[in-house]
Amino acid sequence: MGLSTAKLSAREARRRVTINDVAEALGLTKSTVSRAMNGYADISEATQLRVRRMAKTMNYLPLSHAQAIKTGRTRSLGLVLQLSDHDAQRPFLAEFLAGLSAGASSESWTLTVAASDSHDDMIQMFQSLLRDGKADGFVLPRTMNDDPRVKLLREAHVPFVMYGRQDNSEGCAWFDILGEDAMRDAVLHLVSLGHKRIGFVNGGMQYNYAPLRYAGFLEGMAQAGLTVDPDLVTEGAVTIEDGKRVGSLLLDHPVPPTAVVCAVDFAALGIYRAAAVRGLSIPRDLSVIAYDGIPEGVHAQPPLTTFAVDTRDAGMRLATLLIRRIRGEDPVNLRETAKATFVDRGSTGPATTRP
Amino acid sequence: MGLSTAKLSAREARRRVTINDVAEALGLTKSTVSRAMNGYADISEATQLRVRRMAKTMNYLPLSHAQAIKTGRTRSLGLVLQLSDHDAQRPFLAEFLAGLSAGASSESWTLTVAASDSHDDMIQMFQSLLRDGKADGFVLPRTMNDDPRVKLLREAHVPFVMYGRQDNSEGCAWFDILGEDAMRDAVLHLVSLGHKRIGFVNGGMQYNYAPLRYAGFLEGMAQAGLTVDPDLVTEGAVTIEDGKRVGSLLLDHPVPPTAVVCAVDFAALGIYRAAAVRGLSIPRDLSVIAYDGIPEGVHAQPPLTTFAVDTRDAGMRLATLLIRRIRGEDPVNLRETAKATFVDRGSTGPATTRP
DNA sequence: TCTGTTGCCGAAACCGGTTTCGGAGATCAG
DNA sequence: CTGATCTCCGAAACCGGTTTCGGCAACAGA
Repeated sequence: MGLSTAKLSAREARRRVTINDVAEALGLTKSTVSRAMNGYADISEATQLRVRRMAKTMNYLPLSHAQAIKTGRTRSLGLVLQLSDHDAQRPFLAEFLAGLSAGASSESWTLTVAASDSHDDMIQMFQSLLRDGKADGFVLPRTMNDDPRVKLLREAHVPFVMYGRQDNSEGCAWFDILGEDAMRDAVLHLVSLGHKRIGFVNGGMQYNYAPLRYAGFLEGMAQAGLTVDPDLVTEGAVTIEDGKRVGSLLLDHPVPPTAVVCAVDFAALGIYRAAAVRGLSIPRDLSVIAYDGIPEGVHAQPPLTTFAVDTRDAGMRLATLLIRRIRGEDPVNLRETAKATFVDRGSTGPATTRP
Repeated sequence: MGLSTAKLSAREARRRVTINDVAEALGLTKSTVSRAMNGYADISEATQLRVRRMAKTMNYLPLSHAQAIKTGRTRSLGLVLQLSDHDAQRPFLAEFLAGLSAGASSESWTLTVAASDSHDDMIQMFQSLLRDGKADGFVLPRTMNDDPRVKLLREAHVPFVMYGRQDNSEGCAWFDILGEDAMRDAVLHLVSLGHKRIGFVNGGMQYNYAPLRYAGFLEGMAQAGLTVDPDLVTEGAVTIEDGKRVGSLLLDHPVPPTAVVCAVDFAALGIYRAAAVRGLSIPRDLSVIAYDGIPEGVHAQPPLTTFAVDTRDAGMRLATLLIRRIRGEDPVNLRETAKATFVDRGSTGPATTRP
């Protein structure tokens, strides 16, 4: 008996502290402790403080899945990756996850990740995560116009936050980088170097960012008093191959551009190849400026001048916004933006005319 | 009252089906249903079948966090990323997550991801995930000799599975790629092209894979009857910069190698640079063969010959192994390996002697 | 002093499962 | 036919929280 008691107390010792332990230590009931922890108005300020302090000293943290059984929420953020999506997000994935994780864990939340390789699969993932209560809301990376995820979550009244913006903003919280400002500044930077004939290589028009970046390009051209040659505006380039293809089109134009603005770094690296094939040297014969800040840009020859995005910060802020959204805040108040950082690495130079 | 009833039934309709619903539909108690679902021996075969069929037709799935309150397990796998780790894993992160997610969801499990940027932070992450019951076990990518994660989880008796192998295998389940076979085959491939003077560029020796790959290199050399020149064996190269540095050492050797085997693709890309600086053409003046199968290898000039790892499959198998481990299987039976796939892209060629 | 609020907390039900315990009925040996 | 054993299931406690409801005490107003 002495043995079994010892064994029991040993187990007791390693047992995690529950709400009952806190209640007992304070001489209160667990219902009072619960309401105090959750800030109910019918618990006096003094008691709330006492409870919170005791909880802290006893190192008590309510078990999320024990709360979930009643509240339905497990303090976890959901992220569904889409593998069919182009590679552009992959270099940032680790940073993005780090940001999300940091933002979540700073509030004692966690991150549930799933991956899907088809559209139907994605819908399934959202639904099963919701069904099992594995996610209280979702982060939607790289949103699109008429995004099916937005449609789904809206109709199901599930909280979400977009990495992107759109006009149809009902119920939408978001964080986004002002890509339009970056594109405008890119143009102005080139103009300051004397360029007048500037091409634009956009990404996939189905994404929310593409029209915005195009608008920014147009704004820059307008501010500089330059006319936009439709021949020099292309779209749908998100990979190196894409970039090489559209780069060829631009460079083979009868009157080729002296500079190119790319909405996506990978496309710019494709432009590099198209230029190399034609014996054009960057930045001597062609200036290239892009957007994203992928690590490969550092290693390119010449290193790519670009507008870098702080993906980790984006993740952190998205996590914070989503938590607030889940807690019931109005999405209208949950919309933030930030600017990309200009990183001048040397792929732009003074305008010259080709022989 | 009619209204409230209607409202109620509307809510009832959208309410998720619980164990009570199943019990009621069968005229059993929920305890019987629970034990039937969990395969208890004191429930007759006939009843077990009846219950399982009814559960399936009613689309009933027990709420993981409701079970967790009693069992302590939430059917979720944990993954703690280490950002301080070198970049080599990043190109594969999406694939890896996809595999883990696929393996987990095929058994109705989920994946909880956290990120840490320091060692202490990592320990914290493990402990808070465990404390909150957000993970029943962990996948440990890129394990090291005397890995602090292994030590921690072993002592805490928490299930884990390693992506890697080690001698001190007590309590260790793992999946790993036979990097030693790849390195051996790499040597033999070069030998078949006439190479005799072959260098080796290893990764960080703190990782479990490094000694193994070195052993494979030695085995290949031995099989070919070649002697290993210690001058041509280097280590600690996991990035492009590392590769360039050690590549310089090798290529500046009085009697430089005609071929180099790299344990890591990134290092090989660094070798490319060191060779380019010296005006050496690959594969004419130098053959390079590596390991990993990173996407950048495809785009390199020339495309990199390598042993590609199916990272997605690795993730899937690790998830499956971990689930079995958590369910109580003996880790000794949970050790699998697979082979890397030789991808001949053209960075190796016949041996020539430099002028 | 009596009544009506108000502030504050305890008691108990509840959430959706799991697990222990005990007992009814069938089977079997004597 | 009786008693013991075995099968199989129901009843109820339990897990760690949340939430509803009611009541006691203090306080206000008269």
